[in-house]
Amino acid sequence: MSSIRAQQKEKTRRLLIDAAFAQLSAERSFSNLSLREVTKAAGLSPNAFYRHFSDMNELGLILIDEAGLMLKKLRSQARLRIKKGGSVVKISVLTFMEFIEQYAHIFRLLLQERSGVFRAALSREIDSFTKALCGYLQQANKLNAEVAYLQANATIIIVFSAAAEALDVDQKRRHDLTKRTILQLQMIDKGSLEMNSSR
Amino acid sequence: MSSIRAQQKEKTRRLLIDAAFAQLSAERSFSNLSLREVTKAAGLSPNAFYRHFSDMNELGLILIDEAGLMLKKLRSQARLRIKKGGSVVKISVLTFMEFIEQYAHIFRLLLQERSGVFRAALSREIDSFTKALCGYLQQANKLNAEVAYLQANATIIIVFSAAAEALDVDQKRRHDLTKRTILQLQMIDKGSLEMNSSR
DNA sequence: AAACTCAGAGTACAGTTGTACACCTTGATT
DNA sequence: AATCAAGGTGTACAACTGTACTCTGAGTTT
Repeated sequence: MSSIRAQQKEKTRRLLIDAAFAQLSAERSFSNLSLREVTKAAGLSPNAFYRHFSDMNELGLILIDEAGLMLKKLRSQARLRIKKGGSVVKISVLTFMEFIEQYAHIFRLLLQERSGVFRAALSREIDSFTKALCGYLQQANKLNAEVAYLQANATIIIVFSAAAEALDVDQKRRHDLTKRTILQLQMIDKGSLEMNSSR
Repeated sequence: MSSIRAQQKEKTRRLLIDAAFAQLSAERSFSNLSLREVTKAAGLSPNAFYRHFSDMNELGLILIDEAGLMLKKLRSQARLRIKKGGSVVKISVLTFMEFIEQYAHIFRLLLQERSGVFRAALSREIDSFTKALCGYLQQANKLNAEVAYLQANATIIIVFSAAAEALDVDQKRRHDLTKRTILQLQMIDKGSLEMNSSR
């Protein structure tokens, strides 16, 4: 059962979370947001904040969770598209770039503030993406574990780096960036195959 | 001529710059430093700050300049070592890693705070490194311009990414990271050669 | 219907911030 | 030797911060 009260509470909780995300921009990362600004943007009194989070740190952790969830969705969506056939690299990069446009605030959170918990969170996400890709590469390309890991990690780093660059850039530039990234991943793929066969 | 006054002024100016750098840590990036904290760390009164910089923004720009200068030194030192022979990739990565240990604060400034001017500064540095490497690759490996650019850019991104990761990590982990990075660059190099020959 | 719970607002306060002003001290200039 | 210039300090203040306290209105439980 979900009482009217619980619904209301969830609603203003979302208001706060969304307000926090919305405040992120090219110039503004999470750590220079104040509790008061967030509540103001959400149209609430500063004290209302405490009914939902104990402090900004806790809100930060929740935003990180939310970001993690979205990235999971991103991955499953890419997997789905790949199953329908086509270049794995192209599909992955395109899916990633679409997500960046759609959920810019999530990437801002993870890519713009690289200290404390946010840095750790990004590191975890990169690890997670790396492991998934690593497994795939071992299976699909018959790579040995070490080479697969090297390729997977380099690939993910290039992609996240492109993501950071794509955040505040016009469409043309973003398109070029996408093309470049695809070529770079293909380059790494070639190198990986060769390195694998010479072992 | 350098009067006693000018010397003194330069001395406390350095005091402020060094204090600012010193405050940077894994948890603390430039944008959450306050003017008062910096002057306090330098052992000065808050107002003394204004005799040297108009505000924290200006100090930030000066730190960025300083960082740029150090990276120039890093590059020329790498070039010097490379002339003495040996694997270009290994020498470059090792030189980079040594610099990170020695001038951690510079990398913190550029790699930890990725919004506003700092983001732009990092982007400039990556561009600059990319161009230099790109030129070298065209000449040394007879690559065509586009392939050289792709390789150079991917290489620099991997290296800077490793730098960010190396910042707060124990020696063993850093050693592993160095090894991994070298292998990844070699992988990219193989891929680049192949991509180049198939055009 | 009465009693209770609790999300939110209003007021209040102490700590920190950037910065303006008046001052002092000391090196530089005349 | 007298005057000036300028780097540094102390005081002061308004703006903003997080957060404690009290109160209220409306949903919930009895």
